[in-house]
Amino acid sequence: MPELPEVETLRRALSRTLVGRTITGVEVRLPKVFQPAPGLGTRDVVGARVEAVRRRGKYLVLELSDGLSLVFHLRLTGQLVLMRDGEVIAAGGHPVPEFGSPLPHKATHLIFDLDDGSHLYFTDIRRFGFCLLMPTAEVATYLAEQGLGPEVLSPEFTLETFREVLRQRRAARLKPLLLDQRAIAGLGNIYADEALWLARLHPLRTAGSLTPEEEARLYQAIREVLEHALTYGVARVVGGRATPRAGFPRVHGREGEPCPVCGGPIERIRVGGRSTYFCPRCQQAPHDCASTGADR
DNA sequence: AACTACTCCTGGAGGC
DNA sequence: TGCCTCCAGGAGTAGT
Repeated sequence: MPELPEVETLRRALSRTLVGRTITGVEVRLPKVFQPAPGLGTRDVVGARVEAVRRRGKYLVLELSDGLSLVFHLRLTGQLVLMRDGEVIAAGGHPVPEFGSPLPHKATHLIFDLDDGSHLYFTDIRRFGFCLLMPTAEVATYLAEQGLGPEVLSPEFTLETFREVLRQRRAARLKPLLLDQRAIAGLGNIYADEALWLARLHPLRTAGSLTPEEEARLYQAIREVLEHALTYGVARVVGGRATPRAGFPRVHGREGEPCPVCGGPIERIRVGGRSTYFCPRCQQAPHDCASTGADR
């Protein structure tokens, strides 16, 4: 569930702690996780210095000296932890295994040794995440090939940009649309639900059904939930169950609990194969929506 | 174009 | 206890 706020929080932490460090060793414990471009391998990483940590959507890029970059995607359960002498220096991503617990874990697939004696551990219980090694010059092309939509928290993501996305995908239901990284880059299941709740829009509404006022509300809500998570801490959701901190998340992972606004029970439905949490009172169902218990 | 189903994987929860 | 099924959900792909 690392989504934009989780990856961005991690990026900021690693920018402070990892930049300037030189990699002195690499251990690949699960080969499929480490994918070097043709002609490249772990030997090319040893001796390289970390020069910058960047993010695009949910991708995290460690830019190294020698013109190389490591491109990470944490997918569902990936995490990166920088540790020295058993102490966490920076950590982010999926919170299992718990940050601060001894590493390597049995699901630690990649270990980078640094010149100050610290280690960067890539751990991923479900093994969906990966780390690519490629020339820095090719990173932009690679990311472009992924077809990522506008970066939500960048100046390019204006209300007009968002309206253009909605126009191009008029028939799409809001929930799958928000999850589609080609439409907008960065949202995942948790923050998509949060944004729809905040905008008071039912997840099954279609993009083309929104009034201009609703479009603006959704645009604001998307930005707000992400900025809130970056400011006050990311949501903690494990196995679909939320552990709210400071009342966040408000609806995701909280089936049957009261809506923070109206007090009615939060419902869970499946949309596009994914659990979707919403308040049927605050988020009115579309008229053509066969009952989810949300109308009437 | 948009939908569903399946795939990659493991671990935790609940039923019996 | 132990075996079974279901569920978690980012993203790619195939088929309708």
